[in-house]
Amino acid sequence: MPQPRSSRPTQRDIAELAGVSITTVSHVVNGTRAVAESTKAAVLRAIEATGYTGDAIARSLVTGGTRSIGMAISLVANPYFATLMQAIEREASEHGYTVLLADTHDAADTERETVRALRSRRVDGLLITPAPGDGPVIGELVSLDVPTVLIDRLSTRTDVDQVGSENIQATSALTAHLATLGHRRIGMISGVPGLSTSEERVLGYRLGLGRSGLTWSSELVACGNSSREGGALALSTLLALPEPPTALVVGNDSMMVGVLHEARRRGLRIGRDLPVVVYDDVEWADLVDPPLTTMAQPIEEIGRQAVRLLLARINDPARKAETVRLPPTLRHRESCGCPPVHSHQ
Amino acid sequence: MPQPRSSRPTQRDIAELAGVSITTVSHVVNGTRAVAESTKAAVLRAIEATGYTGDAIARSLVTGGTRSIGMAISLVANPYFATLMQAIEREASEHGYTVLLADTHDAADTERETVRALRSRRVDGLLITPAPGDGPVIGELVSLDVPTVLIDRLSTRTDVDQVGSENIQATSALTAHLATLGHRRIGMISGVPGLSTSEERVLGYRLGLGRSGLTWSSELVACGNSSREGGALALSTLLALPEPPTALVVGNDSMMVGVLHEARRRGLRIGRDLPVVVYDDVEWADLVDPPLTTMAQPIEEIGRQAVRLLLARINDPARKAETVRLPPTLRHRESCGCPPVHSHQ
DNA sequence: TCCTGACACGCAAGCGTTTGCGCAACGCTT
DNA sequence: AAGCGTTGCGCAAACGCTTGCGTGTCAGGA
Repeated sequence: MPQPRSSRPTQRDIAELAGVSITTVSHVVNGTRAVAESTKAAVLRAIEATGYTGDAIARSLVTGGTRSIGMAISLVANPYFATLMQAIEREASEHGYTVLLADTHDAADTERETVRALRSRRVDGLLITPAPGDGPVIGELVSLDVPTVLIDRLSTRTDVDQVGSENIQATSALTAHLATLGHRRIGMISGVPGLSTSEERVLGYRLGLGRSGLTWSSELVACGNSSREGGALALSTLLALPEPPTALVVGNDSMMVGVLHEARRRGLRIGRDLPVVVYDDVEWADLVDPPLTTMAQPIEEIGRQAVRLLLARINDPARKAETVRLPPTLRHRESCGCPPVHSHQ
Repeated sequence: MPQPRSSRPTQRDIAELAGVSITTVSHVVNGTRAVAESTKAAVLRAIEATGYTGDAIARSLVTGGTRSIGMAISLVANPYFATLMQAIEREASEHGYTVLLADTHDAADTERETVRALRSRRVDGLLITPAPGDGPVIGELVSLDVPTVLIDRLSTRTDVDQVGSENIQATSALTAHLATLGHRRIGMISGVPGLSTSEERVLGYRLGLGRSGLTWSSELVACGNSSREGGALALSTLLALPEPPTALVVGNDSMMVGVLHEARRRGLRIGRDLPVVVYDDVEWADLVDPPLTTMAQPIEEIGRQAVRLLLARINDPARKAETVRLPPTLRHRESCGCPPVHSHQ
């Protein structure tokens, strides 16, 4: 007689079937105490027969933990999001954790809600890319002792774990590269204001200028708002200058797409007419003409480290906060104006 | 005196603070029955004061539902994954659902585990991109009455909800387009065998050939395994033919990347020397030279529909299964060998 | 004055687990 | 024959919530 399969088997069902108490069932499932071989076998048989899976919800209620982590991330804003996510999921699941996904839309109030929702689901910890001007939310998380790690957009506080890539030195290197090529007027297209990444990259740009003996001029940095459209607009702005830049540092890949479009529309040849380097590598960087010189973030590593940090904190809440800065790597191709290098494929 | 904030406030805390029973707290939180204005106000004040969020876990235990759906998806295999995911998350959260993410790695046994894990977390429903040769898993889900919708890779069964894009007619159109350009030997690079999408696209290719009065020849389709490397290899295979194809249909975007690389390596000019069309559009399709003629899947719409179907089934398990096929749209650019069209930007 | 309905609320029984105690049975040692 | 450490297991109390019943109060109709 087929069970009224409408509802899943519970420990009690297994217990009855195996002729033991639910206590015993629990213990064989979790291996929490010695159980006679014969009994264990009977229980396992019953489990097999019914397809019993256990109930994570009920277990969580009593243990307190959920073995799940929440990802409050800005899906829109993160171009390399898929890769990041994949790395995070992999690392988490390898440690037996499930990932709850929620989009912050990069807005402070959605972020609030999102975090609330995740917390009410009792996630053991939170991974989050702080929205611009978020401040209070992460402050609250910290003071509530919610295990949290910030990704990508790092904050200046030192009481929270965070991992992101190094922006200043990297952008400086990008800028300096253009300078060594002889450029004196190097422009920059910067990202959404208020984001630490945007600001650090501008800082890096200025640093690179300084190191190359060039002076900074505010008119040479145009904000592209981290978007395609913004990038295109910013390029126009820069080009409209009485004395336009002769080379460009672009703050992220989305803006680069805009730059590429706008350049084509104007018949401007990247690399020849206008050397460009960009922070962020993309899959197609070497497929366009000319191939793009980029700064590639170690995305996978960022994801992995974020999860590691989070799990470490979950297991030891007293642990002191850590900030991890991973260095991106320069992918030297041709959009900077350098001649083709030999591809090592 | 600060609470021992170690553990979150519960309904009981609120009840005490507001001087009511937990029953009342529950009812004001859920709006499940009339509560005097003054009482309600007191409760709300207490909630505000403590930062009470409710406990989804405990609630789930009693209600049975979790207001969450599981996404068992192949992160690696889905190139447009980020977009899909975003659409799904948005639609789900708009309906008050949270998304649990799990990677199937596109392997049948990981898929099994993944689904088990998700189910033990009591997700209300499952979104899944079936791994090649999965069969049994979705069979089990169906017979267990677990609300499920298949995405992208559709099965032939009619007792399960599914949504994906139309492959046959679309690929046929792509192929026919090359034929109208005068090509008689049109090759195809196909995806991982055993995937419905791969097979349908090959079918569409043959259909397009037939409709154009061309006959099919097995040597003209090379399997590129849906990967970059595979695509490059497949191109080599095809080119090594005694009588190589004069134009190419590529089965997905990853393989196209491989094709582009391999073509460049050989100094082959896509479009001029070898016209190519590809199923799947990519962000950079119009940034390469020549811009790619592609078939763009309505990814957002797929995600939305998938969630809608799933929620519909959750709310009415007796509902009869539905299969949704969304038509992709041709993005006619230049890699097919056609002259530049005027961009409408 | 008594009855009735509407309104406001509380009691307590679960939901499916985990886990601290406790008890029985068994073999050994003295 | 009594005492004792082991081994193997069950009882029952949580965990934080929802919800079917009840109970008490108060206003209005008879």
